Amino acid sequence: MALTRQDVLAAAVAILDEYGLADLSMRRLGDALGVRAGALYHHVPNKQTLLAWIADGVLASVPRPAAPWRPGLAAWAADLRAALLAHRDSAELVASARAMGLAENDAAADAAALLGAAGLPAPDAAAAASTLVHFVLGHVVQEQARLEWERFGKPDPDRAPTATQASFTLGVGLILDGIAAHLPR
Amino acid sequence: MALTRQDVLAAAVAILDEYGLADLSMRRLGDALGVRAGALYHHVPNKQTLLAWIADGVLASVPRPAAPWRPGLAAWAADLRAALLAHRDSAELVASARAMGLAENDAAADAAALLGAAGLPAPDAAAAASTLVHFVLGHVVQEQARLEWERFGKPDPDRAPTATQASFTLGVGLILDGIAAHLPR
DNA sequence: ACCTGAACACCGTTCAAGT
DNA sequence: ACCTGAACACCGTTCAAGT
Repeated sequence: MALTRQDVLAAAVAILDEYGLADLSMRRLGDALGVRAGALYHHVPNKQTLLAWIADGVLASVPRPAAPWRPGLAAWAADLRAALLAHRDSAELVASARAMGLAENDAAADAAALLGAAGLPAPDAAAAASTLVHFVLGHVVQEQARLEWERFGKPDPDRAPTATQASFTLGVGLILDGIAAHLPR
Repeated sequence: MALTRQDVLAAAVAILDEYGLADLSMRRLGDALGVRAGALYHHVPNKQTLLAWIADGVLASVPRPAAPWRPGLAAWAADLRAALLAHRDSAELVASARAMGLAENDAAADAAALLGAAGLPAPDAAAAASTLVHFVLGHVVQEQARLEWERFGKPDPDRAPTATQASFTLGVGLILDGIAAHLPR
Protein backbone atom coordinates (compact mmCIF):
# COMPACT_ATOMS: atom_id res chain seq x y z
CA MET A 1 0.00 0.00 0.00
CA ALA A 2 1.12 3.50 -0.80
CA LEU A 3 2.13 5.87 1.93
CA THR A 4 -0.19 8.57 3.26
CA ARG A 5 0.61 12.03 4.51
CA GLN A 6 -0.86 10.90 7.81
CA ASP A 7 1.54 7.94 7.94
CA VAL A 8 4.48 10.25 7.45
CA LEU A 9 3.23 12.62 10.13
CA ALA A 10 2.62 9.84 12.63
CA ALA A 11 6.02 8.27 12.02
CA ALA A 12 7.68 11.66 12.41
CA VAL A 13 5.99 12.23 15.77
CA ALA A 14 7.01 8.74 16.88
CA ILE A 15 10.66 9.43 16.05
CA LEU A 16 10.44 12.81 17.76
CA ASP A 17 9.08 11.26 20.96
CA GLU A 18 11.50 8.37 21.01
CA TYR A 19 14.75 9.89 19.72
CA GLY A 20 14.31 13.67 19.83
CA LEU A 21 14.37 16.48 17.28
CA ALA A 22 18.09 16.14 16.53
CA ASP A 23 17.57 12.58 15.29
CA LEU A 24 14.53 13.36 13.14
CA SER A 25 16.07 13.30 9.66
CA MET A 26 14.36 12.58 6.36
CA ARG A 27 16.57 9.53 5.89
CA ARG A 28 15.69 8.18 9.30
CA LEU A 29 12.01 8.89 8.70
CA GLY A 30 12.22 7.01 5.42
CA ASP A 31 13.82 4.05 7.18
CA ALA A 32 11.01 3.96 9.75
CA LEU A 33 8.48 3.82 6.90
CA GLY A 34 10.40 1.30 4.80
CA VAL A 35 11.03 3.81 2.05
CA ARG A 36 13.84 5.94 0.66
CA ALA A 37 14.15 9.53 1.87
CA GLY A 38 13.37 10.88 -1.57
CA ALA A 39 10.01 9.14 -1.63
CA LEU A 40 8.82 11.30 1.27
CA TYR A 41 8.72 14.29 -1.05
CA HIS A 42 5.62 12.84 -2.67
CA HIS A 43 3.79 13.46 0.60
CA VAL A 44 5.52 16.45 2.14
CA PRO A 45 6.84 19.56 0.36
CA ASN A 46 9.93 19.74 2.60
CA LYS A 47 11.18 19.03 6.10
CA GLN A 48 10.42 22.53 7.38
CA THR A 49 6.76 22.16 6.48
CA LEU A 50 6.61 18.70 8.02
CA LEU A 51 7.89 20.15 11.29
CA ALA A 52 5.32 22.94 11.07
CA TRP A 53 2.56 20.34 10.68
CA ILE A 54 3.74 18.59 13.82
CA ALA A 55 3.75 21.94 15.64
CA ASP A 56 0.21 22.62 14.49
CA GLY A 57 -0.87 19.22 15.75
CA VAL A 58 0.50 19.96 19.19
CA LEU A 59 -1.17 23.37 19.31
CA ALA A 60 -4.47 21.94 18.08
CA SER A 61 -4.55 19.60 21.07
CA VAL A 62 -4.77 22.54 23.46
CA PRO A 63 -8.35 23.40 24.58
CA ARG A 64 -9.31 26.96 23.78
CA PRO A 65 -9.30 29.43 26.68
CA ALA A 66 -12.73 30.26 28.11
CA ALA A 67 -14.19 33.06 30.22
CA PRO A 68 -13.77 34.30 32.85
CA TRP A 69 -10.45 35.54 31.57
CA ARG A 70 -8.28 35.09 34.64
CA PRO A 71 -8.85 31.43 35.56
CA GLY A 72 -9.41 30.79 31.86
CA LEU A 73 -5.95 32.00 30.87
CA ALA A 74 -4.31 30.36 33.87
CA ALA A 75 -5.78 27.02 32.83
CA TRP A 76 -4.93 27.64 29.19
CA ALA A 77 -1.28 28.36 30.00
CA ALA A 78 -1.12 25.13 32.00
CA ASP A 79 -2.80 23.21 29.16
CA LEU A 80 -0.38 24.64 26.61
CA ARG A 81 2.56 23.66 28.81
CA ALA A 82 1.15 20.15 29.27
CA ALA A 83 0.64 19.71 25.52
CA LEU A 84 4.23 20.77 24.87
CA LEU A 85 5.63 18.52 27.58
CA ALA A 86 3.74 15.60 26.03
CA HIS A 87 6.07 15.59 23.00
CA ARG A 88 9.83 15.68 23.30
CA ASP A 89 11.47 18.93 22.08
CA SER A 90 8.10 20.21 20.91
CA ALA A 91 8.48 23.64 22.53
CA GLU A 92 11.50 24.37 20.34
CA LEU A 93 9.62 22.93 17.39
CA VAL A 94 6.62 25.18 17.98
CA ALA A 95 8.77 28.23 18.66
CA SER A 96 10.66 27.72 15.39
CA ALA A 97 7.55 27.11 13.32
CA ARG A 98 5.89 30.20 14.79
CA ALA A 99 8.98 32.34 14.23
CA MET A 100 9.13 31.25 10.60
CA GLY A 101 5.45 32.01 10.17
CA LEU A 102 4.72 28.42 9.19
CA ALA A 103 2.37 27.55 12.05
CA GLU A 104 -1.23 27.75 10.89
CA ASN A 105 -2.55 27.64 14.43
CA ASP A 106 -2.24 31.12 15.90
CA ALA A 107 -2.04 30.16 19.55
CA ALA A 108 -2.34 33.72 20.81
CA ALA A 109 -5.43 34.73 18.85
CA ASP A 110 -8.01 33.06 21.12
CA ALA A 111 -6.37 34.45 24.23
CA ALA A 112 -6.35 37.93 22.71
CA ALA A 113 -10.04 37.63 21.84
CA LEU A 114 -10.86 36.57 25.38
CA LEU A 115 -9.04 39.60 26.76
CA GLY A 116 -10.73 41.85 24.24
CA ALA A 117 -14.11 40.60 25.43
CA ALA A 118 -13.01 41.33 28.99
CA GLY A 119 -12.52 44.98 28.08
CA LEU A 120 -8.85 45.24 27.15
CA PRO A 121 -8.17 47.47 24.11
CA ALA A 122 -7.18 45.44 21.04
CA PRO A 123 -3.46 46.33 20.88
CA ASP A 124 -3.05 45.62 24.59
CA ALA A 125 -4.97 42.36 24.27
CA ALA A 126 -2.73 41.18 21.45
CA ALA A 127 0.42 42.21 23.30
CA ALA A 128 -0.76 40.54 26.51
CA ALA A 129 -1.62 37.30 24.75
CA SER A 130 1.70 37.13 22.97
CA THR A 131 3.53 37.94 26.20
CA LEU A 132 1.87 34.93 27.79
CA VAL A 133 2.72 32.70 24.81
CA HIS A 134 6.34 33.88 24.77
CA PHE A 135 6.62 33.07 28.44
CA VAL A 136 5.12 29.60 28.18
CA LEU A 137 7.23 28.69 25.14
CA GLY A 138 10.40 30.11 26.65
CA HIS A 139 9.79 28.31 29.92
CA VAL A 140 9.06 24.93 28.35
CA VAL A 141 11.95 25.23 25.88
CA GLN A 142 14.14 25.61 28.96
CA GLU A 143 12.42 22.71 30.72
CA GLN A 144 12.77 20.36 27.77
CA ALA A 145 16.37 21.36 27.17
CA ARG A 146 17.05 20.39 30.78
CA LEU A 147 15.25 17.09 30.22
CA GLU A 148 17.41 16.39 27.15
CA TRP A 149 20.46 17.21 29.18
CA GLU A 150 19.43 14.89 32.01
CA ARG A 151 18.64 12.11 29.57
CA PHE A 152 22.33 11.42 29.26
CA GLY A 153 24.23 13.75 31.50
CA LYS A 154 24.39 14.50 35.16
CA PRO A 155 20.97 15.14 36.66
CA ASP A 156 21.87 18.43 38.31
CA PRO A 157 20.20 18.56 41.71
CA ASP A 158 19.88 22.33 42.12
CA ARG A 159 16.68 22.65 40.12
CA ALA A 160 14.02 20.13 41.05
CA PRO A 161 10.86 19.55 38.98
CA THR A 162 8.80 21.11 41.77
CA ALA A 163 10.87 24.32 41.46
CA THR A 164 10.34 24.51 37.70
CA GLN A 165 6.62 23.95 38.18
CA ALA A 166 6.51 26.66 40.86
CA SER A 167 8.39 29.16 38.71
CA PHE A 168 5.94 28.49 35.88
CA THR A 169 2.97 29.25 38.14
CA LEU A 170 4.71 32.35 39.46
CA GLY A 171 5.45 33.65 35.98
CA VAL A 172 1.90 33.10 34.77
CA GLY A 173 0.53 34.77 37.90
CA LEU A 174 2.82 37.73 37.33
CA ILE A 175 1.62 38.24 33.79
CA LEU A 176 -2.03 37.85 34.76
CA ASP A 177 -1.55 40.44 37.51
CA GLY A 178 -0.03 42.74 34.93
CA ILE A 179 -3.06 42.21 32.69
CA ALA A 180 -5.43 42.89 35.58
CA ALA A 181 -3.67 46.21 36.19
CA HIS A 182 -4.44 47.21 32.60
CA LEU A 183 -8.13 46.34 32.72
CA PRO A 184 -10.80 48.95 33.43
CA ARG A 185 -11.88 48.58 37.03
CA MET B 1 50.89 34.40 11.67
CA ALA B 2 48.95 31.77 13.55
CA LEU B 3 45.27 32.20 14.18
CA THR B 4 43.88 33.39 17.51
CA ARG B 5 40.70 32.44 19.28
CA GLN B 6 39.75 36.09 19.01
CA ASP B 7 40.27 36.02 15.23
CA VAL B 8 37.93 33.05 14.96
CA LEU B 9 35.30 34.73 17.13
CA ALA B 10 35.49 38.00 15.19
CA ALA B 11 35.23 36.24 11.84
CA ALA B 12 32.26 34.22 13.07
CA VAL B 13 30.42 37.36 14.16
CA ALA B 14 31.19 38.98 10.81
CA ILE B 15 29.70 36.02 8.94
CA LEU B 16 26.69 36.02 11.28
CA ASP B 17 26.02 39.70 10.64
CA GLU B 18 26.53 39.51 6.90
CA TYR B 19 25.04 36.13 5.97
CA GLY B 20 23.03 34.94 8.96
CA LEU B 21 23.14 31.95 11.30
CA ALA B 22 22.13 29.44 8.61
CA ASP B 23 25.25 30.27 6.59
CA LEU B 24 27.66 30.17 9.51
CA SER B 25 29.38 26.82 8.93
CA MET B 26 32.83 25.72 10.05
CA ARG B 27 33.87 25.34 6.42
CA ARG B 28 32.73 28.83 5.56
CA LEU B 29 34.39 30.21 8.66
CA GLY B 30 37.61 28.47 7.62
CA ASP B 31 37.37 30.03 4.16
CA ALA B 32 36.96 33.50 5.65
CA LEU B 33 40.14 32.96 7.67
CA GLY B 34 42.13 31.38 4.84
CA VAL B 35 42.28 28.04 6.60
CA ARG B 36 40.72 24.57 6.41
CA ALA B 37 37.72 23.83 8.61
CA GLY B 38 39.67 21.25 10.59
CA ALA B 39 42.24 23.83 11.65
CA LEU B 40 39.57 25.73 13.60
CA TYR B 41 39.48 22.93 16.14
CA HIS B 42 42.85 24.11 17.45
CA HIS B 43 41.10 27.25 18.69
CA VAL B 44 37.55 26.15 19.43
CA PRO B 45 36.38 22.89 21.03
CA ASN B 46 33.33 22.66 18.75
CA LYS B 47 30.78 24.74 16.89
CA GLN B 48 28.25 24.69 19.73
CA THR B 49 30.76 26.28 22.10
CA LEU B 50 31.75 28.86 19.50
CA LEU B 51 28.10 29.88 19.20
CA ALA B 52 27.84 30.08 22.98
CA TRP B 53 30.84 32.42 23.05
CA ILE B 54 29.16 34.68 20.54
CA ALA B 55 26.01 34.64 22.68
CA ASP B 56 28.02 35.57 25.76
CA GLY B 57 29.60 38.43 23.86
CA VAL B 58 26.20 39.84 22.97
CA LEU B 59 24.95 39.51 26.55
CA ALA B 60 28.12 41.07 27.96
CA SER B 61 27.46 44.19 25.89
CA VAL B 62 24.24 44.87 27.82
CA PRO B 63 24.63 47.36 30.70
CA ARG B 64 23.59 45.92 34.05
CA PRO B 65 20.19 47.00 35.40
CA ALA B 66 20.32 49.64 38.13
CA ALA B 67 17.96 50.86 40.83
CA PRO B 68 15.27 52.03 41.09
CA TRP B 69 13.91 48.73 39.89
CA ARG B 70 11.10 49.87 37.63
CA PRO B 71 12.81 52.31 35.28
CA GLY B 72 15.96 50.24 35.72
CA LEU B 73 14.34 47.08 34.39
CA ALA B 74 12.47 48.94 31.66
CA ALA B 75 15.77 50.37 30.41
CA TRP B 76 17.51 47.03 30.80
CA ALA B 77 14.86 45.24 28.71
CA ALA B 78 15.27 47.88 25.99
CA ASP B 79 19.07 47.57 26.16
CA LEU B 80 18.88 43.79 25.88
CA ARG B 81 16.60 44.08 22.87
CA ALA B 82 18.93 46.61 21.24
CA ALA B 83 21.97 44.40 21.81
CA LEU B 84 20.16 41.47 20.22
CA LEU B 85 18.95 43.52 17.26
CA ALA B 86 22.55 44.64 16.68
CA HIS B 87 23.54 41.15 15.52
CA ARG B 88 21.56 39.18 12.96
CA ASP B 89 19.82 36.07 14.34
CA SER B 90 21.40 36.64 17.73
CA ALA B 91 18.17 36.21 19.70
CA GLU B 92 17.86 32.63 18.48
CA LEU B 93 21.56 32.14 19.14
CA VAL B 94 21.26 33.39 22.72
CA ALA B 95 18.06 31.43 23.35
CA SER B 96 19.71 28.21 22.17
CA ALA B 97 22.91 28.75 24.14
CA ARG B 98 20.90 29.52 27.27
CA ALA B 99 18.65 26.50 26.80
CA MET B 100 21.66 24.24 26.40
CA GLY B 101 23.22 25.72 29.52
CA LEU B 102 26.27 26.89 27.58
CA ALA B 103 25.90 30.63 28.16
CA GLU B 104 28.22 31.75 30.94
CA ASN B 105 26.47 35.10 31.24
CA ASP B 106 23.32 34.58 33.31
CA ALA B 107 21.31 37.47 31.97
CA ALA B 108 18.55 37.12 34.56
CA ALA B 109 20.74 37.07 37.68
CA ASP B 110 21.32 40.81 37.92
CA ALA B 111 17.66 41.56 37.35
CA ALA B 112 16.70 39.09 40.05
CA ALA B 113 19.16 40.67 42.48
CA LEU B 114 17.72 44.10 41.78
CA LEU B 115 14.22 42.86 42.52
CA GLY B 116 15.43 41.10 45.66
CA ALA B 117 16.88 44.37 46.89
CA ALA B 118 13.55 46.02 46.15
CA GLY B 119 11.85 43.65 48.58
CA LEU B 120 10.66 40.78 46.38
CA PRO B 121 11.15 37.31 47.95
CA ALA B 122 13.95 35.36 46.25
CA PRO B 123 11.83 32.77 44.38
CA ASP B 124 9.52 35.49 43.07
CA ALA B 125 12.48 37.65 42.07
CA ALA B 126 14.05 34.81 40.10
CA ALA B 127 10.75 33.94 38.42
CA ALA B 128 10.06 37.57 37.58
CA ALA B 129 13.51 38.10 36.09
CA SER B 130 13.29 34.99 33.95
CA THR B 131 9.77 35.95 32.83
CA LEU B 132 11.17 39.23 31.57
CA VAL B 133 14.08 37.51 29.82
CA HIS B 134 11.79 34.94 28.20
CA PHE B 135 9.62 37.74 26.91
CA VAL B 136 12.47 39.81 25.48
CA LEU B 137 14.09 36.78 23.82
CA GLY B 138 10.80 35.49 22.45
CA HIS B 139 9.86 38.91 21.12
CA VAL B 140 13.21 39.55 19.42
CA VAL B 141 13.38 36.00 18.01
CA GLN B 142 10.06 36.81 16.35
CA GLU B 143 11.31 40.22 15.19
CA GLN B 144 14.50 38.85 13.68
CA ALA B 145 12.69 35.97 12.02
CA ARG B 146 10.49 38.56 10.36
CA LEU B 147 13.57 40.51 9.29
CA GLU B 148 15.06 37.34 7.75
CA TRP B 149 11.83 36.75 5.97
CA GLU B 150 11.70 40.28 4.61
CA ARG B 151 15.33 40.10 3.50
CA PHE B 152 14.26 38.05 0.54
CA GLY B 153 10.51 37.65 0.55
CA LYS B 154 7.54 39.89 0.45
CA PRO B 155 7.70 42.68 3.02
CA ASP B 156 4.28 42.04 4.55
CA PRO B 157 2.69 45.38 5.32
CA ASP B 158 0.38 44.34 8.18
CA ARG B 159 3.05 44.61 10.87
CA ALA B 160 5.07 47.80 10.76
CA PRO B 161 8.25 48.33 12.82
CA THR B 162 6.39 50.85 14.94
CA ALA B 163 3.82 48.19 15.87
CA THR B 164 6.47 45.70 16.91
CA GLN B 165 8.18 48.38 18.98
CA ALA B 166 4.88 49.29 20.62
CA SER B 167 4.04 45.68 21.45
CA PHE B 168 7.46 45.31 23.04
CA THR B 169 6.86 48.30 25.28
CA LEU B 170 3.40 47.04 26.14
CA GLY B 171 4.69 43.59 27.06
CA VAL B 172 7.45 44.97 29.25
CA GLY B 173 5.01 47.33 30.96
CA LEU B 174 2.65 44.43 31.60
CA ILE B 175 5.32 42.37 33.29
CA LEU B 176 6.56 45.31 35.33
CA ASP B 177 2.99 45.97 36.48
CA GLY B 178 2.74 42.33 37.48
CA ILE B 179 5.94 42.65 39.48
CA ALA B 180 4.67 45.81 41.17
CA ALA B 181 1.57 43.91 42.27
CA HIS B 182 3.80 41.38 44.02
CA LEU B 183 5.92 43.91 45.88
CA PRO B 184 5.14 44.89 49.49
CA ARG B 185 3.42 48.20 49.48
C1' DA C 1 0.98 8.10 -8.78
C1' DC C 2 4.49 6.23 -6.15
C1' DC C 3 9.02 4.63 -5.35
C1' DT C 4 14.17 3.37 -6.28
C1' DG C 5 18.87 4.47 -7.20
C1' DA C 6 21.86 7.60 -7.58
C1' DA C 7 23.52 11.77 -7.53
C1' DC C 8 24.42 16.94 -5.99
C1' DA C 9 25.97 20.03 -2.84
C1' DC C 10 26.65 20.33 1.38
C1' DC C 11 27.48 19.39 6.92
C1' DG C 12 30.67 18.74 11.83
C1' DT C 13 34.51 16.40 13.34
C1' DT C 14 38.83 13.56 13.46
C1' DC C 15 43.49 12.56 12.50
C1' DA C 16 47.89 11.09 10.27
C1' DA C 17 51.23 13.61 8.18
C1' DG C 18 53.83 17.61 7.33
C1' DT C 19 56.16 22.25 8.94
C1' DA D 1 51.84 24.28 18.06
C1' DC D 2 49.48 24.89 13.97
C1' DC D 3 47.77 23.51 9.61
C1' DT D 4 46.76 20.42 5.34
C1' DG D 5 44.60 16.65 3.05
C1' DA D 6 41.72 13.39 3.31
C1' DA D 7 38.55 10.84 5.17
C1' DC D 8 34.14 9.36 8.05
C1' DA D 9 29.52 9.51 8.77
C1' DC D 10 26.17 12.02 7.93
C1' DC D 11 22.55 15.93 5.90
C1' DG D 12 18.08 17.87 2.58
C1' DT D 13 16.64 17.71 -1.93
C1' DT D 14 16.19 16.46 -6.93
C1' DC D 15 15.28 13.53 -10.68
C1' DA D 16 15.62 10.00 -14.45
C1' DA D 17 14.06 5.58 -14.60
C1' DG D 18 11.17 1.90 -13.40
C1' DT D 19 6.32 -0.13 -11.88
